[in-house]
Amino acid sequence: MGDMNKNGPEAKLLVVDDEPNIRELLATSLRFAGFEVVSAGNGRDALAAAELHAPDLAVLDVMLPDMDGFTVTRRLRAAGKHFPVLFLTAKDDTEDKVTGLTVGGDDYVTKPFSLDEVVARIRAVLRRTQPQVDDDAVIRVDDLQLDDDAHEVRRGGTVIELSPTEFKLLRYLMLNPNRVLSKAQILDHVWEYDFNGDASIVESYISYLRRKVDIDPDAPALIQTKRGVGYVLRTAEKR
Amino acid sequence: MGDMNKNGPEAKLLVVDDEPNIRELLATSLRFAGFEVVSAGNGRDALAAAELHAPDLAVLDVMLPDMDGFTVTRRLRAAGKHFPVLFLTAKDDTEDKVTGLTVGGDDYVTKPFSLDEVVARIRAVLRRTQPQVDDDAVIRVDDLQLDDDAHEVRRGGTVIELSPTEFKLLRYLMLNPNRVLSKAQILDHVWEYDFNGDASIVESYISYLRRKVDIDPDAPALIQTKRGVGYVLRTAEKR
DNA sequence: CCAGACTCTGAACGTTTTCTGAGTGGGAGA
DNA sequence: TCTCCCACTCAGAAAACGTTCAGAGTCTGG
Repeated sequence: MGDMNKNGPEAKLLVVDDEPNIRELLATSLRFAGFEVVSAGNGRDALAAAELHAPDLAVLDVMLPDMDGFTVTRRLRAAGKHFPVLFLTAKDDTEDKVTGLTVGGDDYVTKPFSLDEVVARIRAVLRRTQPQVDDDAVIRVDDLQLDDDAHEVRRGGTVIELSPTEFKLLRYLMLNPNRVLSKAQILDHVWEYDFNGDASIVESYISYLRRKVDIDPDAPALIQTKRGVGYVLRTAEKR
Repeated sequence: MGDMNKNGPEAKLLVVDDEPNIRELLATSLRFAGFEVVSAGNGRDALAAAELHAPDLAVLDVMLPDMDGFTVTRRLRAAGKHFPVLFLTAKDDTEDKVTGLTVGGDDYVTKPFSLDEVVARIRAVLRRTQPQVDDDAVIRVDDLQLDDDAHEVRRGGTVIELSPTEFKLLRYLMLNPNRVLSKAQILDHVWEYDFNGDASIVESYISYLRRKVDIDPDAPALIQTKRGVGYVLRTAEKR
């Protein structure tokens, strides 16, 4: 969830990962985010799928059974395919391998990732490489605004400093104003997919966020608790 | 329950649960709610039924004799079936297993559930994934309005704070305006199916609701008692 | 290598909610 | 009118829930 589906698909993506769980998780999630998705489980199939479907972007695991992601990319380029690539890398992959990735509009995220982060990165790359679509990477809710490119949050002019997790949490809330989000939903979207702790961590981070976002005790609180259900970001003007 | 049947069935559902009691309870209840229902008792049959009937949504117990719900889902996706899933999980299934259940428009409810909750969740998921039908998740009766997404109730503009059970009770009443509902009916729809207390609890909650909803002593009461029969939500324009 | 920031867990605390039992009130039939 | 029964309300116990804090462990930048 997060964003509503537009009329047509936003863009066509090629998802390549050899672990079926991750592949399906990504495919399902990205489809729901409004993308058209085709997927492959190895480098060979990925090349064939790229030829067949002409995607706008590929989400590509660097660790594949037959050839690594860099080889796949090189062959794609050699075949005249110049769509951008979002690499999936393991966290312990030496950094120098990763540094060369962000040239040419490509980007990467480390496994395990959070689903909303992948969607955000994909949109960011597409925004850079296909600047015709004029969504400006700024989400606004009342006097709150979150700039994805600058990674900056403001409440009525003044900047609010947030930790990475706080930022992602607020981002998810702002993408779904006036809709109650359960702790499970928040966990699934904001936290990394392999997190297997308690959903109560969401309570902690809501608490941290409120301390930074809802400071003024007189103003109506933006972040509200729906006891037994979840949390909502409530706009002032509602219907 | 709830709504009157339209001309055709609202959507086609696949119900999968190995306990025959629960399966039949769900199937009967959902049929009455206007859905077309097919059911299966294990993962294998579920996959076959999905192939044969092409449902719009599946209600899927995560604990099945042959394979768990996640495996079923993954195989469905691999087979190109991308309809949303509403998972049924046991509450004591240490909830960390919940990871990934709410992505892609999917959702879950914990056993034991209340029947109206399941119907509400199904409608919510269908609304999110099939946005062509533009019912906007708001139920209106006179100047009362109940917003399912925001989980918020208003009486003529002002917000009314309700506890979860109060909310579900009012919701059930609003789905059946001008129809007398017996305490047994209310209990069956609003409370969890394993509740084995007295029906007099309905009286208590009606009392709580009135205190919040029918405050104005001059205005005609919305919630009315039919002595010996049950309760009605009575609209102003009606008889 | 150190200091600070960040993430996550567990526990304490206060609050809300759920449910039950008992007393009170009022409607309807005899 | 009287009586019986149903419904209403209140009060209280137990459980569930959410908030916050302190602390342990980890990561990161200087």
